[in-house]
Amino acid sequence: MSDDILKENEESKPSVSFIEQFIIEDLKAGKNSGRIHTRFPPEPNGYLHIGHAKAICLDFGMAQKYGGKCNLRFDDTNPVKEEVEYIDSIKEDIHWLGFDWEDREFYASDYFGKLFEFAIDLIKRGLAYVDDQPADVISAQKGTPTRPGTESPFRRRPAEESLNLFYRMNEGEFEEGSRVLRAKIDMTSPNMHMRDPIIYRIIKSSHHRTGSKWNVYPMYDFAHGQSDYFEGITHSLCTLEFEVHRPLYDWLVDHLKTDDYRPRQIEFNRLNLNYTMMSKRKLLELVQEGKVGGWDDPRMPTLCGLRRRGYTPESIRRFVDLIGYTKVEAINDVSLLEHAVREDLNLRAPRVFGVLDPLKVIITNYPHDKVENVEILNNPEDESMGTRMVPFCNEVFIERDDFMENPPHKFFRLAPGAEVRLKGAYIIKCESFKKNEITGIIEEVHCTYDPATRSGGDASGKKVKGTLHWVSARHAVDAEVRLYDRLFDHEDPAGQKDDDYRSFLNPDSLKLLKGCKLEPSLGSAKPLDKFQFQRLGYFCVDYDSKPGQMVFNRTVGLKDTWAKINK
RNA sequence: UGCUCCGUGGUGUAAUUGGCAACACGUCUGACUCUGGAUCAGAAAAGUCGAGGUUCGAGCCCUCGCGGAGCAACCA
Repeated sequence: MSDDILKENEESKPSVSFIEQFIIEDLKAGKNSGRIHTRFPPEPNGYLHIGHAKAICLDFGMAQKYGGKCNLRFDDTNPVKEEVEYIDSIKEDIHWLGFDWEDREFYASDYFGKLFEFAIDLIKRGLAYVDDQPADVISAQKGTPTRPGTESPFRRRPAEESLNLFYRMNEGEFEEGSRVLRAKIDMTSPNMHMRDPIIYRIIKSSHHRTGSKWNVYPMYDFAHGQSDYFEGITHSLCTLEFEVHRPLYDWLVDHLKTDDYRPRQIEFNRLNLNYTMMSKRKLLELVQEGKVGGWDDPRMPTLCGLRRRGYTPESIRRFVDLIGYTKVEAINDVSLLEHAVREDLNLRAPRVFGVLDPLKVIITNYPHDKVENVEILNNPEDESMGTRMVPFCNEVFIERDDFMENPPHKFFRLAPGAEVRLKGAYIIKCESFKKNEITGIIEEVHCTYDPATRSGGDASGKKVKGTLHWVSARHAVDAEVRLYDRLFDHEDPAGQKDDDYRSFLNPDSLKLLKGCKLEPSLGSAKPLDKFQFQRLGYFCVDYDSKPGQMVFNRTVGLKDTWAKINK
């Protein structure tokens, strides 16, 4: 750790999070030889969601910023809940977010041997004992947060006896639940976690990495701090709910360590988003019950879901950066997340024409057999993205709600007698329209165009208020478009009584649109390609898309002041 | 009636560690615009949960309240 990095970072940013301040202080004080080493420790029991992104950005981000390293460590101490399926997805999502653990992919299960030895050592030192009581008795003896616990009758069992039993537990001699290993700390501690916590339990299921080698498995508390210690972690960053575990973390590390080095646990606030549910268990239920299409359903807060929705890693990192790290239990506004994607995509997404709800416009004075290619800027924010040619002819589709038979005040779009510009082409005037007498649906709009108003060479001096996007009817590519809205219509779907989050599922969270008309250049777009459909929003190609059967997802709409005026 | 943590515009965060409460999102104006987008300019919005105390001076330190969260899994 060089002073340069410290100095440089101090000057570059006006304020840093309290965690970063701790890190800077530790580095300055030369703690742990002045190095920083973090870890990201997911349990492989589900897919990563945006809450994990917050942790990932901190763990990898701090290491990166201060010249340190960050390990990936799978916290796989409970074989009954964990599956290999999740490991690959977790790795993919971290890489996608833009971070890399290099060759430091570790597993808590790598340390089962060392952990077992440490447990034996504690037993020998009289700091751990085997308890033969069933779970409910142990639980009752723990007391409550307001009443101290009472000691187990097995607490004073000779170390030799505990040792013998612990070995036999691991050999598979005893049933699950019949015995546990407990640390001998303090049954009257005001901190429940210090009341002789269980550190090992018997589990006979096969483990995804160690198979049937072990019959006893360490609890989270008995694995985490020690794993940090084994890996040389200096800053062990985790969420607020582990705050009360810290004394136990420290107790275990203190009894394990043989030198000056020690990892430090620091807690920060978890990411909460309104209208969103972050619980892995409940997200799994949504998947299993078919309430969503899968873990990567574009309405899910999972990283794979957001990716499929069209979110960029940059936008997620930016969002995480905007919300910061504190100790306040904050509920963040989804609109900030949406702002972050818009901000990113605005600079990078090519503009294209797509008509979601087509209405045919016939330009009666335009030659029937003529086709012109008009040149259109791909991105006014970035001229280096160039231009493209878009075919124009006498029949085009416009958006159905861009025409009104009886327009209200301040409607700048097409209406009988009104003039608008077809972006990149000509100004047209609505002369008449065809309406189905029975259904009342407008079937066609008949317009005339003014040849003198061609974009780029308009010498007519005409000014119109409205500019519409359009697609040539003879060249359009057909597509399905999926419009997404928030999955829940309650601000805090998971925070209500019982598990009735299901009743807050938004029935309109997915709108399937078929027969949408897109400009021909979109026919060759690949999954995850991102575009701005001009005047509508940002869209990306879905995995379900095939040549000839394009499928697009709406990532997020554009800000729409007109919609707001009319709400 | 235990322990731990947290209370700053609607939301999320700042405040050079005791010195004029700032920024972003959102909201609302106006300008510009061949996207009712973007951009630009501006406005409204908290006097920092409350009451005391220390101090020339408190969002920051102290005391007592009030409110919220976490902790009683052989989960992580």
